[in-house]
Amino acid sequence: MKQEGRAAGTPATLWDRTRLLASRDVLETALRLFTEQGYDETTIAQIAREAGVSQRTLFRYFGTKEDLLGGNQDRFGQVLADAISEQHAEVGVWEALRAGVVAAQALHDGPEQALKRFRLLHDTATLRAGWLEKRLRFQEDLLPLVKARMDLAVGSTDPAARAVIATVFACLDAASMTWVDNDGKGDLMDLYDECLAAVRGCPTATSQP
Amino acid sequence: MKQEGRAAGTPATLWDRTRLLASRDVLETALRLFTEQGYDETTIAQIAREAGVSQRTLFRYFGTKEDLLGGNQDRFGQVLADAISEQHAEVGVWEALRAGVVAAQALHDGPEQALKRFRLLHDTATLRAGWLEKRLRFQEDLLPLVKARMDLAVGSTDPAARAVIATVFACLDAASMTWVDNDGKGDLMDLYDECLAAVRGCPTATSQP
DNA sequence: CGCCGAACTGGCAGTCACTGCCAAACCACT
DNA sequence: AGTGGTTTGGCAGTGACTGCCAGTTCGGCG
Repeated sequence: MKQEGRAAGTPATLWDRTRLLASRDVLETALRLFTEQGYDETTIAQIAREAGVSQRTLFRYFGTKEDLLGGNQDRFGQVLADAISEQHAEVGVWEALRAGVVAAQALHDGPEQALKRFRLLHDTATLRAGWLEKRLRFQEDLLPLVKARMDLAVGSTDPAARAVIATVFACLDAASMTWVDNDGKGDLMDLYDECLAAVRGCPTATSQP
Repeated sequence: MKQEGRAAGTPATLWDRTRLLASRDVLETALRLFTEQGYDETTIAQIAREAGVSQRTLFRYFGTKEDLLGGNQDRFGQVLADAISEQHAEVGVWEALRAGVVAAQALHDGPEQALKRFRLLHDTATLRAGWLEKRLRFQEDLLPLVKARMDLAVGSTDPAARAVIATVFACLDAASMTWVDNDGKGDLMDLYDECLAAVRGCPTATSQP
């Protein structure tokens, strides 16, 4: 009796449904404990206990303690890449990348959760490291896309494409740091634009001899 | 821990001399094993055994497995900051930062060792993460220095300073990646200049033949 | 020269994230 | 029910890292 007729998005079997439910529970418990007592001070054993699963199962759901933070971190890279490749060919690199950033930013449930997660990310050394590492992989994935848009051969050794991508992430970094420092005041993309202007734009604010 | 001021430069007590000798041994053994069999495949126990010290002592010398890679990684940040603050006030931010990068680059024993270390760094996920994390701390340390040079209040929430610093590191990153991909061919600073030019468009006085 | 206090070293046990293995529980389909 | 494939939980083990407690070594002092 597989009642498959329902909406395409719903999970197929009951098994997967419980699975999803349990994983959501774990995720919520983890985020709660992390914010309550800090990331490093929270052990896997505690999360497993409070979420009602065994440690072993928890590790089967999420391979890593870091993965307990944001389940959609991997989607970040995917959305980014998709949004960029959807841009028309005439659109410049910087604009295309900006569009990608906007799209990826829309993944957050809301500014509340985003700020909470950002703060955790910025305050915990190990989390920061993990995030940066993941980001580096996204950058590598973006490389062919950007190269194509810059009229560079894919096998080219030109560092320009890498530089552009890295700079975009750098500005996003600077923007989000400032955003967190300001307790989430203002729009993140405005800060991003400001950062990019400071780096490439007309030397108004930056004293350039 | 207590640095006696005896003869400036010469090793103070015999104790510290043996200490230095031993730590150099450990460092060499570690780098050798890392390059021979990979970072993750090398255990602390093995390094300690082959270097002739106990694990406990090894951890007292270097607090972390990562610290066994480049003993002078911490000096990187120091040298960078020093070189920047030594620049004349009229020197622009970008130039000052470039000078810092040049100074920091001189820390490497030679292009051979540098390439070896870079390759290890780029190929090992955990090392990459750690390095990025450390770099982020350097960036934070540089913030007041750069803000001052950009005529920004130290307490200002302007993201421009952060953006500039992050971009410099991003370009250094892109340059070193390309450098490694090219097996160390060419000059790293040339690549850096190329990266910065690609990002900022206007080639300022940074190109120095 | 011998001794004492201070710093260093080594070993042991323990914590924590994470993995492999195996038996028990589970759900789906017949 | 029964069977087969999947999932789960517990257990032991690995590897980085820390605290603790002796044992050793160095430096200076009488």
